[in-house]
Amino acid sequence: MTTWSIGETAEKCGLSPHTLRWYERIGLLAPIERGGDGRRRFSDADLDWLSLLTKLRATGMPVRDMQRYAELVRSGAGQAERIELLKKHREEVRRALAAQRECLKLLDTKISYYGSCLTALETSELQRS
Amino acid sequence: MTTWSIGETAEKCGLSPHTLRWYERIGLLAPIERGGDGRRRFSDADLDWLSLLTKLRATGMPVRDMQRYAELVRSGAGQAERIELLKKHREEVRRALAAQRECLKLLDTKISYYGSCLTALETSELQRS
DNA sequence: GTTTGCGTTAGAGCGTGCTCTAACTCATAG
DNA sequence: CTATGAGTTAGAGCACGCTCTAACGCAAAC
Repeated sequence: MTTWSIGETAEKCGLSPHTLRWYERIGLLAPIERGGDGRRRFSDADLDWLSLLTKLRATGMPVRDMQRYAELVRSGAGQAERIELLKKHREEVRRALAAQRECLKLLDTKISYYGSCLTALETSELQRS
Repeated sequence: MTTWSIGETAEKCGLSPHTLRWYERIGLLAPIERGGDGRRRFSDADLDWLSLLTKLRATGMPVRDMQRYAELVRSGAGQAERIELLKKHREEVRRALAAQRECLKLLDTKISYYGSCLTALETSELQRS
């Protein structure tokens, strides 16, 4: 069973070593196994968990909620509350998704509008020269 | 031509009066017209601009970039840079959109998984009683 | 005529999520 | 054998985006 140093883990999951230690301190990660020298050795399971955490963070789940979720998962209980947290976040993500789509439409409109202006400008410059 | 007080404007655009004043101070809004009593009177054009600002903010455009964009629009120049800012933000939004979609898929999976566990649990409890 | 309510200002303060510091420990390379 | 590089800790510091404070102005309602 392979394990990874904090530096390697940081590379793999896109967080800094500082952030990984902080995640452990605040309970987003269960205490990570240590090698004989006291250094962290991250397991595949830790990486899987980190992959979930980074997805939740990237979509704006508050750290507090992730802490609560992590606590529930570690305790092995609170299925109902876990589901509640996930559903609440799913709603947030859906809301954000809708906002992004709307903004994207607007951006496309604006960009193509500016595009046509620039084209017109360039055309008139071409005609002048 | 109707205008609105800061309170009414705040309601309409979902920002607080505090935030609206701050937006003006930092140049996201051009200096807002004042009534005879020195109070702000927001116009339709201000509301339209605010609607753009809130969309950009809601999708995570940094305030710094919005300031720059506002500055360019007010000066009437810098079309190329404006387009650049909008395109840059569009890329960010697309990136975020993809992340949200991926997370949504994961959430759906997890929620239906928990769902089936709870169902099983409830079923076994029903059988027990 | 004073209370209520909405507004004004400049600037201080705050919540979030990291990010960095200082002082230290090891292990390996030159 | 000492220099380099990666790691350890607890806690301080920082960037961002608001959010609130304090002291004041004015106008309509009671």
